[in-house]
Amino acid sequence: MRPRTALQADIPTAPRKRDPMMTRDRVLRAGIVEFCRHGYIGARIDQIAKRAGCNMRMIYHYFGSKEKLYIAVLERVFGELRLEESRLHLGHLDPVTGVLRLVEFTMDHLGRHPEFVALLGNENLLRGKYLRKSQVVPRASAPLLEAIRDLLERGRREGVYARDVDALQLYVSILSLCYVHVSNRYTLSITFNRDITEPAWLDARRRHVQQLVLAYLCSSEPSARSPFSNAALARLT
Amino acid sequence: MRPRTALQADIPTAPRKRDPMMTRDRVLRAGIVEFCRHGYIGARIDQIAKRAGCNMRMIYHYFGSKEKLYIAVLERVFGELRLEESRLHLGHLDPVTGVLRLVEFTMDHLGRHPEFVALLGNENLLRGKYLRKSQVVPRASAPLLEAIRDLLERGRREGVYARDVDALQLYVSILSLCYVHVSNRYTLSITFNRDITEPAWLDARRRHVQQLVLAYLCSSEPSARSPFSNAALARLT
Amino acid sequence: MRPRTALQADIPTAPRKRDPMMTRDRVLRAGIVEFCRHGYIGARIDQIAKRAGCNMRMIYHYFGSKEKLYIAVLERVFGELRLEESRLHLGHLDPVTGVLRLVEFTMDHLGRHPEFVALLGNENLLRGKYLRKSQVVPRASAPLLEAIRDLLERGRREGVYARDVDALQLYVSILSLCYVHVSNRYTLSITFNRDITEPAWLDARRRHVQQLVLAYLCSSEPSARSPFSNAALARLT
Amino acid sequence: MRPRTALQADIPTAPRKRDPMMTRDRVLRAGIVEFCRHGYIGARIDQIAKRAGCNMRMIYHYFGSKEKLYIAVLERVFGELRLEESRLHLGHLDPVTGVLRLVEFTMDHLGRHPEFVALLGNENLLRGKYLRKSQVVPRASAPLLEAIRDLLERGRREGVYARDVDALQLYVSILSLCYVHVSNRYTLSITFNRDITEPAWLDARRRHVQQLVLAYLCSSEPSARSPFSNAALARLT
DNA sequence: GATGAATGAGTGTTCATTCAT
DNA sequence: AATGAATGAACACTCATTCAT
Repeated sequence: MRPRTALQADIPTAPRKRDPMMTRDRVLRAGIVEFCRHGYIGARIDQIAKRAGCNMRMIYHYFGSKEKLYIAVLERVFGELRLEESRLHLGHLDPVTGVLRLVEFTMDHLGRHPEFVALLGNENLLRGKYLRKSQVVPRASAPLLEAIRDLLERGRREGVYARDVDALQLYVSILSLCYVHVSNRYTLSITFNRDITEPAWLDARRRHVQQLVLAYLCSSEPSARSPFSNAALARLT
Repeated sequence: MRPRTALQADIPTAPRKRDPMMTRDRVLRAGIVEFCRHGYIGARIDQIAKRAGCNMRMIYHYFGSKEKLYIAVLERVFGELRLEESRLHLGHLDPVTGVLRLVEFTMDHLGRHPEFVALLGNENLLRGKYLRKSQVVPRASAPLLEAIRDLLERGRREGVYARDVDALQLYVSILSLCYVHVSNRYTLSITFNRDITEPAWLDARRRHVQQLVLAYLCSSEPSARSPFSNAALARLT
Repeated sequence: MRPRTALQADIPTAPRKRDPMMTRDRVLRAGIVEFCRHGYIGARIDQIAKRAGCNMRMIYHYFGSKEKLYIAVLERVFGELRLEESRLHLGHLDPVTGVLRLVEFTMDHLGRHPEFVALLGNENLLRGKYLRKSQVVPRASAPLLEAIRDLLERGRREGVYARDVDALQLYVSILSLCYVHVSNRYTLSITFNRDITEPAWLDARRRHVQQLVLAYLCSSEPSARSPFSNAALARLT
Repeated sequence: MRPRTALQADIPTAPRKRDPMMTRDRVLRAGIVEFCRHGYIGARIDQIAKRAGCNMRMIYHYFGSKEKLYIAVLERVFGELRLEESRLHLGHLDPVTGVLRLVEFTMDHLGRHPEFVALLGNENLLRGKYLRKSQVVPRASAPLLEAIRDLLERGRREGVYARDVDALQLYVSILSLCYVHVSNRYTLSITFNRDITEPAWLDARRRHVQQLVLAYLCSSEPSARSPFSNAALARLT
C-alpha cells in the first residue's frame, strides 16, 4: 500500500477552461517536477508553464515570482511528508514495531520520491535560503521528534532498549541511512561501479538498515566485559 | 592531524606574474569554491576568474570550457578523498580499530569539506552527467571497498564480528551517517529548530555513529532466544 | 515597371506598438540588409535589432536563432526572384522576345539588388550550408528551366534558332553575364581602373549581353564552310 | 599541363628551424587557404598559425595585423593570375586562337582555384575595402586589356571578326561566363538540383562558352535582312 | 627569432519578468 | 481569467592582439 504523491508527473494534460484553482494546482505540481529535476536556478518557468499547459503569465498571476512559487513547492512537499509521517501513528505501536515502521516508511518515501530528495539537496546548496522564509515548514517537525522520544522512552521502560538515545540523533541516523543511497545514487553507482538502484540491492539495504538500527537500540553500551570490548573502544566513551 | 585542503578559500590573492602552473592551479581552486557554492549551473565563470585573480579568457585557455573545468574540479576533489583514504592503511589495523578509524576519517573529511558535499549533491542533481565523463574517478574506489572487505573478514575470523556483512552496504551506511547532517545541515537545522553545526552536537554525533556501527557489527543476528526478539522482528529475517 | 523590393532599407523607423506581424517583418527586412552587407558571420544580431527598431530578444522570439533568421532571409529573397520570374510569362512570348525579356529582367533584377548578389556570394562562401536546409528554395527553379526549354524548342521549330542548346547552360550563361559586373563591381572597378557602375556602362553592357546571347542562338554551329572557320575552331567540336 | 598554384594546401608540414623567409612564406600560404575558405571576417588567425605550423605571434611579427596579412594574400593571388595571363602571349596568336586561348585559360584558372573565386567574392562583400589599399593590384590589368584590344583589332582587320567590340565588355563577359558556375556552384547546384561540378558538365560548359564568344565575335550585327531579325530586335539597336 | 601567457571588448543566446490587449 | 508581445540584464564563450621571457 504505497500512497501516491504529487511528485509523479500525473498532471492532467487537458487544460480545463477557466478553472482558476485547477490552473493554480497544475502550476504548482508542474513546479514540483521542474524544481526537483533542475534545482532552483536550473528550473525554467517557461518549462513549468508548458508542463502546466498554461501561459507563463499565469505563473506570475498566481504566485507572483519564481521565488514564491519555489517556496510554495517546498511547503507542499514538506507538508506531504509530515502529513504521511503523522499517519504512522507511532504512539499506538510497540517500541520495536514503531521504530521499524518509521525506518520502513522513511526508506519507502525517499525511495519513491528521489526528486524530492534532489529538491532537499538543492535547498541545502542554497543554504536554506528559501525554506527559512516559509511560515509553515520550520514548525512542523516537532510532533515527529516527540513521537520518537516516546517510543524510546517506552522501549527503555519495557527493557527492550538498552541505551539512552537522543531522539534527534536517532532520527538523523534513520534519515541518513535511508537518504544517501537515493540522493547520491548516481555518484555512488559510478564510483563503485555498481547499479545501486536495482530492487535486489534496495531490498538488501532495507534489511541492513533495520538490523543496524535495532542492533544499536537493543544492545547495551560497550563495557569491560562486553565481548567486543578492546582498546579501540576506549575512544568511544 | 587534520590536513587542510583546497576547499578552503585560501587562494593567494596576489596574481603572480607569468606563472602558468600557478595560474592554472588558482583557477582550479577558485572553480572548486564556486562550483561547490552554487552548483554547475549556478557557477559563474567571471566569478571564478575574479576569485582566481585572472582574466576570464585564461579559464578557457587552461580548461577549454565550463564543463571541462567542472570535471577537473570533480576529479581533484574525489582524488583528494581517495588519496587520504588510502593513507588510513586500514590493512594494518585490527578490525575494530580499522572500522572506527574509517568512520572517524569519513566524518572528519566530510565535516571539514561541507562544500565538497554540496558539489556531490549537485552532481547527483545532474544525474552524474559529468562524473560519468571523467576518466579517473570511476576507477578509484575499488581499493577502499577491498580494504573494508578485508577488515570484515578478519573480524569474522577473529570472532569479534558476529555478522556476515556486505562491504558496500556497510560503507554506504558509514558514508550516510557521516553525510546527511552535513549535506542537509540547513534544512535539518530549520525543520528541527536546532543548530546541528555546533561542535557539541557534532561530537555527540560522532560517538553515536561509532556506537551504531560497532553495535551492529559486534552483535549477532536476531534469533528466537535473543533478548530483543519479538513479533516485529519477524519481518527482518 | 520596376517593382521595389525589401532589399532597399525602407524599413519604417517608427516602432508601431503591438503589431506582431509588423515586427516580424521588420526584423526580416533588417536581416536582409545586414546579412547582405556583412555576410552570415559578419552580421550582428544587435545591429539587426537596432535597424528593426526592436529588442534583440524579439529576433529570438520570432526566428529562434541567427541561423534560422538567415534561412528565412534566403527564402524571402529567392522567393521574390522566382515570383518575379514567373510573372514574365515567357510561355506567351515569341522565342526571341522571350529570351531578350529574360536577359533584360535578369540584368535589371540583379542590378537593382546588388545586395542580394552579395548574399548569394556569401552563401556560396559557406558552401551552400544554409540554403541546403531550406525546405522551399531548392524546389522553386524547375518552372524557369522548363520555360527556357520551351522557348528554345519553339525557336528551333520556327527556324529562328539554329542550335540545339541546353537550357541550363544557357540560363547559367545569361545569369553569369548579368551577375559578375554586379557581384564583382568593386574588384573590377579597381583592377580595370574604371567605374563600371555608371549608367552608361551598364546600358552598353545590356546591349552587349543581348547581342551576345542572340548571336549565339541565331547563328549555326561552325562548319568547314563557315566564314569564321579556321584551325583553332577544330578544338571546339 | 595544369600549373599548380599556392591555393592547394601544399604547405610543407615540417616546421623548419629558424628559417625566416620560409616561415613568412608558410604563413602567407596558410593565410591564402584560410581567407579563401572563410572570408576576411571568418578567417581565424590561430587557424592560420596552426596551418603554418608556427606561433600566432609570428603572424604579427611578419605581417603586423590580420588586415595586412589579408592584403598580402590578395596581392599574391592577383599577382599569380596576372603573371599567368601574361604568359599566354596573346600578341603572338591569331585573333581566333587568341580569344579561344584566353577563354580556355580563364575557365581553367578559375576552375582550378574555386577558393580564389571565393576570396574575390568576399573582397567584393567588403566593397573592395582592402584591395583598394593595395599598391600593386590596381595597376596590373592594363596589359591584359591592351592584349585583348589588339586581338580584336587584328580580327577586324583580317575580316574574321565582324563587330566593333569593346575590349572591357568582352573581357567581363568572358570572365563572367567562366566565373559564376564556379563562384555560385553551391547555390546553382541546389536550386537547379543538378551537380554542376561534375567533369562532364564542365566540359560541356567550356564548349558552350567558346561557341558563345566566337559566335558573337564572328557574326555581324543584326540587320533588316538578317535571318533572326524581327520586331523584338528593334530594342537592341 | 620565437613562444606561451594574458587581455578587453565583443557575440550569440537565455531568462525572469512586465506590458498591452 | 488569460494571452502573446516585449524587455534589459546576464551568460558562456570568442577573437585579434599584446606582454614577458
